[in-house]
Amino acid sequence: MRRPDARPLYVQVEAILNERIVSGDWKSGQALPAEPELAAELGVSAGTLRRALARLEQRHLIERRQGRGTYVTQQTSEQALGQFFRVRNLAGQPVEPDTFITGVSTGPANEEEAARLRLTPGEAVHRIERSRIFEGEPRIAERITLPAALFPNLTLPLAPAQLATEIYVHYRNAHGIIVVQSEENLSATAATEADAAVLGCPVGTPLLLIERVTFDAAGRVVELRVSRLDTRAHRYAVEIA
Amino acid sequence: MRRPDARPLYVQVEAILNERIVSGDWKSGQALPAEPELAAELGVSAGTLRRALARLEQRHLIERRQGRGTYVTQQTSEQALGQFFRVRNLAGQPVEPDTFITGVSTGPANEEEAARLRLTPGEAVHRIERSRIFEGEPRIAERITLPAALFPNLTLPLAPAQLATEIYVHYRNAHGIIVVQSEENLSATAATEADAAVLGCPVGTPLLLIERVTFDAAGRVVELRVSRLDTRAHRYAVEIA
DNA sequence: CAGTGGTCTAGACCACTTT
DNA sequence: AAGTGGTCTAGACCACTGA
Repeated sequence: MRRPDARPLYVQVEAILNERIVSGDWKSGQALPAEPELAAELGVSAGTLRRALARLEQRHLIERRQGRGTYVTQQTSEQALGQFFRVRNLAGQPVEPDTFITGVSTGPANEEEAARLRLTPGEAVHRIERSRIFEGEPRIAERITLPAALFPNLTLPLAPAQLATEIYVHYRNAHGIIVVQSEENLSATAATEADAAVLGCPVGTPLLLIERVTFDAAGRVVELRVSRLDTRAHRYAVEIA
Repeated sequence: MRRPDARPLYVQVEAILNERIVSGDWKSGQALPAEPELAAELGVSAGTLRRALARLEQRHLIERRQGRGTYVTQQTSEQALGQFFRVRNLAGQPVEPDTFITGVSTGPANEEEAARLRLTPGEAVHRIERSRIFEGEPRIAERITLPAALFPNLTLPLAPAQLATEIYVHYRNAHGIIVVQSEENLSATAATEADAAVLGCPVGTPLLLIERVTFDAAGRVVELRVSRLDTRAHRYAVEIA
């Protein structure tokens, strides 16, 4: 098994299991076969299988519990919130956002969008405009850009209610896209008139500008998100380990 | 060995090796004993030792190279730069900062500093004011606050030249403090007159405000750093995995 | 070539969960 | 009690480095 593929066996096994999850072979929340069974099926030792499973767990694709079993991670609101939503109030506590869709449209990608999403310019994208409310006050104005090819049935149903909660949960449930990683560029900017109208702040208020590109378990670029966060009463938390 | 300490053996071994590095038993850049020798000395199997070493490597406390050996990580400028310095230019490339010390003082910690550094209010701290220059332009104004108890010989030599480069390298070389983790709160703020003077920007320019608390390998709070980044030509990069 | 870390295996035993 | 994942061991073999 090792000759044609130079990668270590445990990496190959990880890739096989990753593929089974991504392809929907094993569904969200479903239990994987027990370790001895899986190891036998794949023709590797228990140790090698466990090493592959440990890597999948580190990427949050599976969850393992002693005595219970191994399960494909359910992309619940809480899980996505804890992993990707980093806004805290001034006491350092996570906040629970309410979300309102302010606009949805479809059109050709501009240069910036095409570059970030790795599309050819002009390819179709969906755009979602949202505002997010913390503790009664609108604090985030953002635009989400999605490759239309990955979200074929997004425009027609057009269900703002579904998009209002954590959108990564919707991606997973409705489109089978499992979000695992993001890259962000942060900067500061002054609120435009449009920002001021949405956020209820004076024009020129300093805002935290978050430009996020998100990847799924198959390595595809899934989303470009540009958020403007009013930091008068909130902070953006980052850990470096 | 397992009874009195409920943690797994490999965690206990990790703690022992961590302690040897922190205490200066093994110095920066020095090679650890070979695996079979270390395993025998500690009375554990090779597999358990390797698991502990893998965790130390993940925390960047050691570096392992096949055929060469295992070495205590040298906190070089490049290493600290890659791990903790996240400023990029608009092309996404890391920049190399020049640094100028604009002030050093010692005094009692105020409430904010004491809370962040886990000191009792009034305990002595050192304060360093710096500006950092990218591509000829001053882009960061920052104040660093250090517990004086951890940096006893900082004030008397007062060597701006040493503090001008990556300061984490200096911490390690001069004070034996190995930096491994940071927590940050990000927000946006308007440049004050003082900021404008240092950064050469108009008063009111939106700045990225970074409040960072840093921990060392022994789990101590080592530094509070408040940075103001002019993001007109630079970005702050964050990865979520 | 000797010495190092990296991979892979087989098996014993432990700890937890559920029935 | 049965079934699951978690720990620990011993040993064979591979891959890389430097003298």
